[in-house]
Amino acid sequence: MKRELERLIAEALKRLSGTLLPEGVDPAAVNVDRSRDAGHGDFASNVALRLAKQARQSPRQLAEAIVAAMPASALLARAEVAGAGFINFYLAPSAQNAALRQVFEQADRFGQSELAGGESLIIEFVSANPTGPLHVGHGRQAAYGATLANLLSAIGHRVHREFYINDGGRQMDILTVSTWLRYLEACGESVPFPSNGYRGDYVRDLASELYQRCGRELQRSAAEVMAALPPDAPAGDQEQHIDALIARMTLLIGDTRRGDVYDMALSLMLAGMRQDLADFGVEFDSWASERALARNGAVEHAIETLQAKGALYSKDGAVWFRATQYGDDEDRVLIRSNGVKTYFAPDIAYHLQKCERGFKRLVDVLGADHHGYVARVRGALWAMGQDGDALEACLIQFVSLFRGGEKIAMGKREGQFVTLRQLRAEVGSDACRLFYLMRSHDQHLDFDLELAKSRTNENPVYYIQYAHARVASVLRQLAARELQYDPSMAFENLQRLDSAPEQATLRELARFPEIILQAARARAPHTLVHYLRDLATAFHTWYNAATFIVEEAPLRNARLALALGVRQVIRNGLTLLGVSAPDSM
RNA sequence: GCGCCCGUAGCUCAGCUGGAUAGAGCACCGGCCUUCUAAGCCGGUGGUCGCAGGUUCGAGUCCUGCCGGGCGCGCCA
Repeated sequence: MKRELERLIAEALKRLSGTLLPEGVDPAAVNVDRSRDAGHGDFASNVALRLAKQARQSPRQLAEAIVAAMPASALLARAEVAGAGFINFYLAPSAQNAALRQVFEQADRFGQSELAGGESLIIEFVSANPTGPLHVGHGRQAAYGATLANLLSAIGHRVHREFYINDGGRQMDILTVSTWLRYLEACGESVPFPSNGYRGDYVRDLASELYQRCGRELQRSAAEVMAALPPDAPAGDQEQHIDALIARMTLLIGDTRRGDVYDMALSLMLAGMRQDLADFGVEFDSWASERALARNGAVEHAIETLQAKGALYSKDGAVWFRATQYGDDEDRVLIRSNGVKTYFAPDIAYHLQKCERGFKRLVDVLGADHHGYVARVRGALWAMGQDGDALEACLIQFVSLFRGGEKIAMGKREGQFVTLRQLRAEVGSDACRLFYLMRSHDQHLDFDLELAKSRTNENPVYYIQYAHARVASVLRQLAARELQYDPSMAFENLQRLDSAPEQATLRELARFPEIILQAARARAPHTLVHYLRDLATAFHTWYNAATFIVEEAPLRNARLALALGVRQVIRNGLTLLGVSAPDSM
């Protein structure tokens, strides 16, 4: 529709070119948008305001000329000049109804398009360390990533969803030793727990699982474990202390057994996360392992590639990446002087692999605290001969939990955090997802548990679902009165939908495909939430103003068609958001 | 100190590539259930868009500088 109007204007400009207008005006000046309020028609263009200077005419004069030069169109009831020189377009009723016809033709696919042309895209999201359960912050990233993936797919990207498992680093060693120490406690040994260890209850669960599997086979005396260890904080260095504990664990039970504990802890943590995400309606196409990148040579391959391109150098015994030559602020260490690679190395390898796997666009959904990391990975991609601009980071701001106006404190190492599982258990998946997605991702999110839980009119979640349920209810009433919806009669009588609330509802329906496009391109799922609320408002207003099941069959069927269209679009929208669309509430 | 995000109604937030009188929800006040679900609808109160400059026909939106809040700046991950 928008394109058609733009075409009409472009045609008019071509006709005026050489007389009123200079030759070769910039086609980018042609711009049609939906009017913000109905008083300004359905669509509006500011083209005359933009070109007035070039044309040496007043905007209004130019607008009049453009309207006069525009070819006739069946879509258009009229076009008029208003305000400072806007051209307002009023659609013909048939064009207004076209969207409703489309809703039924395309049904579940209404709103989708092929505008991205099948461009392959990988979206990485959540990617939480498997050293603790998913918490409310991960929940936001999960909801955002899953919905963005749905939106990108809806505009025609080939989308691959991936979870990157940070299972290669030292933090997994700390989880392993934490598990073993809790296991020793369960065996009756009295060992002090390191200040740096993971203190959450889930570690005790891992330990008891370990006990189930191994009995006392891995038990060592507290004296053996603690003998001559460097002191823990506050007296000593907590890092040195825990490193020594990790080494001691390996010494006492052997590398193989330590690896078994590691594998058990990892697989249980992953299983828990997988379950949490599945329960939250979040699915991945694949799970990529950091550890595997080191084992299968991908990390070496990346480093060699950088080396071959001359992007590495040695300084102070460490190997550095010349990040400053590729847009970053500082050069970055890749291999420390002790020979251990930084976390940056596998990350580079991982992103290189994404490119080599053939993805044309790499979307990373990250916590806002990772913003500094984007420039260096992009720089590394450039350095390795890849398209660095293919990498795009969506930074998700933090979540603060409130309970009735009171902020809930969270600290991960201390084990005091609200998990995604707890949150879902308390407020339910639908409310969770909608609350997570209601706000722009670059806005801090205040998540009020009491509000999300409330089943009253204070809660925005049910507003949209209620519109859907109301349509279902109307259909039940229809059946109860032994009437049937007649689509062909409905479509012959769509012109009967002429009241203000009906026209408003039709306009909202027609916006849906544009909203999806906009939400996907701006990486802004919250746009869709706001749209659905607007659509629900239009519907509720209409519902209260009119009775659908009237005696007169043509009018009744026309109204039912519109109501069914609303139901379809709400369902499509909620599906993209991962929220259910109930038939009764 | 440097970088990223934010500052809009009492509260929580929208405002699409600058466009017409700045919007919504909640809260507050007043109406609407003998008729399809009142988890709803209608009306009202409420704003110098953090401050100061600049760009232009036009700035909440773009630029510069301040002020305030969050996050990040390691041979940690």
